[in-house]
Amino acid sequence: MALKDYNMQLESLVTIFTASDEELKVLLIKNDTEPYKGYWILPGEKVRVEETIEDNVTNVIYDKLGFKSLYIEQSYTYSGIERNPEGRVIAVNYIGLVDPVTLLIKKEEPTEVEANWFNINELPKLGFDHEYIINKSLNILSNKLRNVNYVKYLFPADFTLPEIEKVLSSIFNVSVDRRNFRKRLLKLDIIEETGEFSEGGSGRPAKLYRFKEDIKDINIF
Amino acid sequence: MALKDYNMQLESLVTIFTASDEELKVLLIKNDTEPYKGYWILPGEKVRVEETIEDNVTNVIYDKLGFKSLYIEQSYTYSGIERNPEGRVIAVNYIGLVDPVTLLIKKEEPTEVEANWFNINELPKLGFDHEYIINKSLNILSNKLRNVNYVKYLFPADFTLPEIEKVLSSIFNVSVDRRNFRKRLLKLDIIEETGEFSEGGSGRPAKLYRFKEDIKDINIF
DNA sequence: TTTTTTATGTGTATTTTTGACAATAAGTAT
DNA sequence: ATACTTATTGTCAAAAATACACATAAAAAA
Repeated sequence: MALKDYNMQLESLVTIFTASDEELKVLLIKNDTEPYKGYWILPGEKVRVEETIEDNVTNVIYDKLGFKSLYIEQSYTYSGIERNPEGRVIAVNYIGLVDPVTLLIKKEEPTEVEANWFNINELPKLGFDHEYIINKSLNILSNKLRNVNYVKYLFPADFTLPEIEKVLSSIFNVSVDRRNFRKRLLKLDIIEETGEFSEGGSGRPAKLYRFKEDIKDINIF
Repeated sequence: MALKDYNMQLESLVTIFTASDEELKVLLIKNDTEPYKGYWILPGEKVRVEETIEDNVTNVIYDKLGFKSLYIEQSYTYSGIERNPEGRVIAVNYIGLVDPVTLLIKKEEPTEVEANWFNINELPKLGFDHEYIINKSLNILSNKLRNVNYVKYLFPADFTLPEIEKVLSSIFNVSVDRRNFRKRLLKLDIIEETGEFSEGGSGRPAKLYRFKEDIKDINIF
């Protein structure tokens, strides 16, 4: 067996989620090279021989996309033979989570890529096998989000209970009783009042909470 | 950037677990090629350009190791630069689960590799980064095993409640009340009596149970 | 400024689930 | 027969989950 029978390329892909307007959204960029030029795709980059995937993903997130802070975790590796028409490229997908406030803190210089947030229920036409990857990522994420330690990453340092309640019941498609949900979350002893209140909306201002340090893994639903 | 800056190799690795003697065990093979010749390592194989990782893993499990039936699931991809001293090799690890009965059903012809089951607490000296990979797999598995759908794969078609109880309390290092454990498992409505009883041991024979079809994801602990 | 609308915060009674607890039953070995 | 080993079974108390309705604070409208 010749050496070239084993040579292939590796790329990183990052499926970044955020929760805003009570919906889960995913970050896509406009592809400006062939193949699939002009299509929306997941951010990512070929991995060079002298770098690890972790380094590569970090580079994509902070340097290329311009994020200041982001939680990431490896999710799944895709090796379909036809997934890239130009050759054999293995994709290692990472899931990223940001909250809508940290989201706005970007690096000063504008990034060169055209990026946009898409509601997971209203995805555009996607290049490569990225629609498949997003759906699989979403599936993996849903399971993780039962754990408060992941939910945490989707919300800003200061949040309100109705916010969490709405996002979670939207993602899991369940309706929970406001009083019971509040009781449950407070019982877990993982959040505390900041003393401040929400501003701006109509209706009674909501208390702001923050997550305590060193939260144990606890399932919400 | 030259093309060769991106060329690398891919290998599959399978961390196969089983539960016997109330302990979790992992399957290792004796490495008969350099580097790390003579060390125990995880089964695996370089992935060829024209095959997917899934195909490759299937091949390793059924053809190379000689298993007849095995549950597998992708767990994590390792890309450390120094993990293989002979070049850049990315490893995609799969977790496999077998029960001690299915385990014995092997292909007729003997496999050419020297394989052995090791208690996860008594691992031999391992080649490459495989000790690290096993520990990480174990960690991932522990989380999965809270779900009965995974526990299922570690037990034969007919099993007894004390068996499950002992293995689980060993893995999770908790002691559960026999009566409450039984009550909990039966309440889940996922197992049913076969009508048969265990044989051989001393003491009262235990009822044999089987898992029902189409079990929902339910956490045990 | 008064009223209406919008959205948040709070308590109690009932049901369900969990957890603690010890005696009996069915085999094997002597 | 008797001792030994292991499996099966039920009850009661505590804790947790659920169902449920009204008061409150602000913005918007009249």
